[in-house]
Amino acid sequence: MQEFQRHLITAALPYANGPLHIGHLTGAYLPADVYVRFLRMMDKDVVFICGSDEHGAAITMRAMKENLSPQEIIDKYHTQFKDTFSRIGISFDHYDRTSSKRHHNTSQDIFRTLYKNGKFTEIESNQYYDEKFNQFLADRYITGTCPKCGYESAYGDQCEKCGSSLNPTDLINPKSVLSNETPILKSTRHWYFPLDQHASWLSDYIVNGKVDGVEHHDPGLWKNHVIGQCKSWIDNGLQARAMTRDLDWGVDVPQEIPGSKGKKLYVWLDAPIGYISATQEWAEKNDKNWKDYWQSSDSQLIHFIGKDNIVFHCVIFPAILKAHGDYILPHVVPANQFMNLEGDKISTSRNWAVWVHEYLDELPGYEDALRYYLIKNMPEQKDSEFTWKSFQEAYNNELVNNLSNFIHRVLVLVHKFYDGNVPNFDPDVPINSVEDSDLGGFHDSECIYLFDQLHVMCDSLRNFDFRNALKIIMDISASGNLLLQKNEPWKMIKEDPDAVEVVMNLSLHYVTALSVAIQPFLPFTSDKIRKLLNLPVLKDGAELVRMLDQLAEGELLLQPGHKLSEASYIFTKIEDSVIDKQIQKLSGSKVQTAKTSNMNYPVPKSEISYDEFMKMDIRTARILHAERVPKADKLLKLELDLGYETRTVVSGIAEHYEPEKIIGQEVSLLANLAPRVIRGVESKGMILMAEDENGKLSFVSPSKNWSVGFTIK
RNA sequence: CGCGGAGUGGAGCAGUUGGUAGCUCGUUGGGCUCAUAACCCAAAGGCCGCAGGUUCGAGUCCUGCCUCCGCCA
Repeated sequence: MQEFQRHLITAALPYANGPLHIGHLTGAYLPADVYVRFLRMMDKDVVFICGSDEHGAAITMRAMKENLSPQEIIDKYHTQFKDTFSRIGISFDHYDRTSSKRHHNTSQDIFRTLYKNGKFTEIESNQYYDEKFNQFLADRYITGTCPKCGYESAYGDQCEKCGSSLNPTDLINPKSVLSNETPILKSTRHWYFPLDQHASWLSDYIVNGKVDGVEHHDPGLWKNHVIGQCKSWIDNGLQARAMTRDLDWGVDVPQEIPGSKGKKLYVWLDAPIGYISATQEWAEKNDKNWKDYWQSSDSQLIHFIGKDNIVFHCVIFPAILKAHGDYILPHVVPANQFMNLEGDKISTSRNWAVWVHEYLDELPGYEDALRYYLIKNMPEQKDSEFTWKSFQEAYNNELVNNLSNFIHRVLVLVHKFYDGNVPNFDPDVPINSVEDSDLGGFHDSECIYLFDQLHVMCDSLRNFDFRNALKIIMDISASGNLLLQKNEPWKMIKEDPDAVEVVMNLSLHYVTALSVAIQPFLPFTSDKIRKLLNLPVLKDGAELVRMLDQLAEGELLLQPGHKLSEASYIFTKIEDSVIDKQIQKLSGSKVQTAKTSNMNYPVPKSEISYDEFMKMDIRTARILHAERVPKADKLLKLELDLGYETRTVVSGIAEHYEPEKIIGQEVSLLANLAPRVIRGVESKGMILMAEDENGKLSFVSPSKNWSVGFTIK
């Protein structure tokens, strides 16, 4: 197999219509991050790319639901994603977004090239159109009765009751989600990518790992379920797929192409191109050439994704890249399966998830605990399960009792025996080996054992077997405990101090090796151990490969006489109360979801911190003057008395209150909301209103004659 | 309906080309005391989804069925 000069690693672009949950992390971002950190520590040239996927019908739908603009939605989630990823230690070299100018240009360029080279076919077809909203309807925007099972709320693409896949035209009595009217069929032209013409080489690519008869990658490295799914797709006959849509939120089809007006690129086309545009952005900022990574045959391309994305990354996107002609193809797509939560599948809409940003807020300092559990339980070959109880057990037993405790006892003993200095030792003095072999039992042979373990870990990582690689780490820690147990330095210090020196020096080598080897998995922990050892923290350089060389050469990792820091714990246990609270929170969300489905309550918003709440400056105020805003049915322009100032606020309450009847009304005002010009009037703040299920509004105010300008909290 | 993946001791999982079922956690008994009741040793516990078949021999291959997950946005 060829040795690659560069590695381009991507993680699935998260879709900007909801927060990140543990399933996202364990499915794509953690494996990618571990792999990338590993490559960096093996001194490889690697770039780790990701970004927010910000186009498509689901975003506009979400925007409507939340009464925001699509831009506001994507800004909100893009910011949140970036922050969450950085807090949990996902080490992207560049995190971009598909709404960027560059991305629009790049995806248009690619579309243009494909178009010019005749890679598309133009096809006219009838699609449902909402006359009231003047737009074609995405499949998800159409509901109706399922022709197979009679379920009345089936979507245009699928019936969620019986699971059958549908075309929008299959639905009986179709309705537009937008207007609730019956849509009409209207003819529209789109550009299709004739996937069927690519079936033959795709099959060779997936099954044999060959492209144009030349070996491209080792199919043995691919997971069964990935190859299986692709194969079934190809074998069942590929269909031409529309690469454009009638939408108003997305990348425009290049306007010089006839008939492009109103057409957007299909999200699934523009999203993976996001990998390319993000790499370009990164390259420009870091003085690199992006083509080295995307268009050079000695570069390796790996996509980390969840199983829902397999076909797109392994079949459609490669076909598009190949049709374009300039790009390399993915060398491996280590897709993971799904993670369930407490027995049920994770669901954003049902709020059945552990949201990463909430976890970080509620369990600060436990970043690596989550990383550990999610890697340990990664759905590498089949679906896996997250339960809070087993999270607590795994963390307390394995990280606290085993790893943290091992490191602590080594440091305590070294402080006790040698005042915190790394002991020198006689290499010819034998000790009890951690292995059951007759060999070993000397310092250097024990280090070779360590080397062997790390070697297995590296092999596991290269095979995307992250669970096993992490287990090796824990095995090393357990061996460390065994080393102490078998040699009992606390006893032997009197009888055989020379042997104790060997044991303690060796134990410190275990700790040092762990500080390096654990870095890809638990970067925060690595830093902590390095500090305990009084060694510099790792910089994602070539530290692992250097250490392996040292061990192989029989060099010491720590110099005798080196002074260690004071012993302290790197982990503290998670108490039952913390876990119970999380479990309660989950069951609460289940109850709420059940209620909302019957009663039509607004969807519960995600939890916020006290600090976030305190950012809001809510004050009492009194309406001094009110008048209608011209040409606006809903708006009133209000003058408010805040005691220390008078300000103008525009409020959408004209359908509920007559202006002259609300003079003197006490209200609550969100006073530090960013000012906004509405119908030519600058509104500085927002009046708080209660709203019931029919959209009726009511003032929220303090008791009569309450003084104005004071805070509400 | 179709296709792909999965169904292994209480829980979570390994099981390469078919040859007496392994690991982690939990449970039980013992040891140790440097350490966050941590650490070490040992034991109990499985008709490997169900039913057939191929084979001297199948968790491992074939057929049928059942259940779970995903795909056709």
